[in-house]
Amino acid sequence: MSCKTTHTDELMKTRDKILLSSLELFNEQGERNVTTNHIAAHLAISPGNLYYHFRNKSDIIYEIFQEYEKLVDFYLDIPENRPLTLSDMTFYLESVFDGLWSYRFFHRDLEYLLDRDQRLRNDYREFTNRCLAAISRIFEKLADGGILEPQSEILRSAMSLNVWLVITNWMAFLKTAHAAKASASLTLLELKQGIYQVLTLEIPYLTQAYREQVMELREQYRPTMPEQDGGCEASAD
Amino acid sequence: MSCKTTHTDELMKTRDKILLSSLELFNEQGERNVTTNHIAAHLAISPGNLYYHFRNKSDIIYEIFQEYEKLVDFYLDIPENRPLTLSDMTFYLESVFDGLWSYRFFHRDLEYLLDRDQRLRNDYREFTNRCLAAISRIFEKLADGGILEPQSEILRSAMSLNVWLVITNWMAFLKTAHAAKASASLTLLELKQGIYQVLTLEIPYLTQAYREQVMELREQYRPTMPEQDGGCEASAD
DNA sequence: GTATTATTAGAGTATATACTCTAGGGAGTC
DNA sequence: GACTCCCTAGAGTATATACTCTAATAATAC
Repeated sequence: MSCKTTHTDELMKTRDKILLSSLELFNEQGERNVTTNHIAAHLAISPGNLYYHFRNKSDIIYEIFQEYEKLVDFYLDIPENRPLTLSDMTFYLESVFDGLWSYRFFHRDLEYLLDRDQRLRNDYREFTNRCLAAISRIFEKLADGGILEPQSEILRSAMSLNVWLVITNWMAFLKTAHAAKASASLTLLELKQGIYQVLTLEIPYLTQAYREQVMELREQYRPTMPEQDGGCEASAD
Repeated sequence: MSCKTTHTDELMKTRDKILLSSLELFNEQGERNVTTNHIAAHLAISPGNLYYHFRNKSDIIYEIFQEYEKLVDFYLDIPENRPLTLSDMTFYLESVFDGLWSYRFFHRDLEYLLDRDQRLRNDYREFTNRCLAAISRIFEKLADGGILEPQSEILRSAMSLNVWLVITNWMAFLKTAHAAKASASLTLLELKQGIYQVLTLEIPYLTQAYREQVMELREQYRPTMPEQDGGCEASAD
């Protein structure tokens, strides 16, 4: 849990090594480009060994998803008994993008994965609903905390959905629209510039009292120059 | 089975039939699930014939993308000499979602496709930039038309990006979070509920004069109950 | 007519992928 | 030693996929 190194450890059980390596390879190369044979080779174990621990590739993905789910659910546990502060909001934003980063392969091939695994489809649907509800509650509690103007439930609901869409699509945007090179070179720091975009959504609803503070916070996530990539470039419309 | 007549015509050239059938199959089943052999079989031609007309699968996809690009560029041609009206705005929104629908396979497997075809990656990057610029110009001209409050360029830019993220991710949201079934049953009508989400972004910036009108317009796109399998919807062109 | 070119069929291929099967090693227990 | 249980190796397989090759046919030019 606290071990943040993505390297597999000699002390780990093979089963856990498989999960860890799979996640690592999926994130780096995309699920589509990583076969079970690749995973086994990466760990220097035999395919037979891998299939001793997992019935198939879908099962590996499903378990990884469950970790992801657990992580985000943990982050998005909203306290019921008190309003939210600015640092709560920052925590939620940072955490969500951390989670997105750690399991970034997942949203990339989402539709295909859900088409192939009904369990995953159902679980993911409920996961999304929980996330949307959590975002909505966050808005509500931020209003309680005097940071946002109160909104009608229906507006909050539409807003939450927009926040979700921005969050879950931000990485794809970076990888497709930004770099001229392949998608490997993305960093967590760039990813977190998505927070700038999310806060942009909130601007009109900020209370006078907090507007300036939030705008300053937002500024910290402001995207730097788009093309740092030294490669071939011809921007400037 | 098919409500919209995407059927290939006997009079068409084989090359065009391949493009049309490919698009149809990609949209229905996803690019990943459609092989060149499938395409050939669907058209009742030989693989050799298909490869006589296209060097490889990437070339087919690239040409389809260019059609998509052309279509959207055509729709998003913003008049320079006059402010925009509400019906302009409606047209842009409807058109963009129409385009998204017609080439809906594209955004689904975007990252993989761009990883495999450098031309596509470059073209798509520029395409995105043109779209973002167009959205920004639309906001600007809507302000000229007294519909939106004027915004700073930097805010407009961030707003445009959010609009883009919502638009391009809306379909994935529907397909992954909505239906319990596989993703085939999506309709254009459901897709256009994304307009509701886009208009939600604009709410705070509407002028007093137009607020009510836009809110009414928005209401027309209000999502109905989540699970409504209305079969195939006729597209009101 | 003949020559040339454009198109097509269809069998075939190299490679990859997810997964299976069998044999056996190592550790503990009796 | 023998038995059991967990784990592992590694060869192997059925299927799929993108793509090729050759030869034949249709279209066009001369």
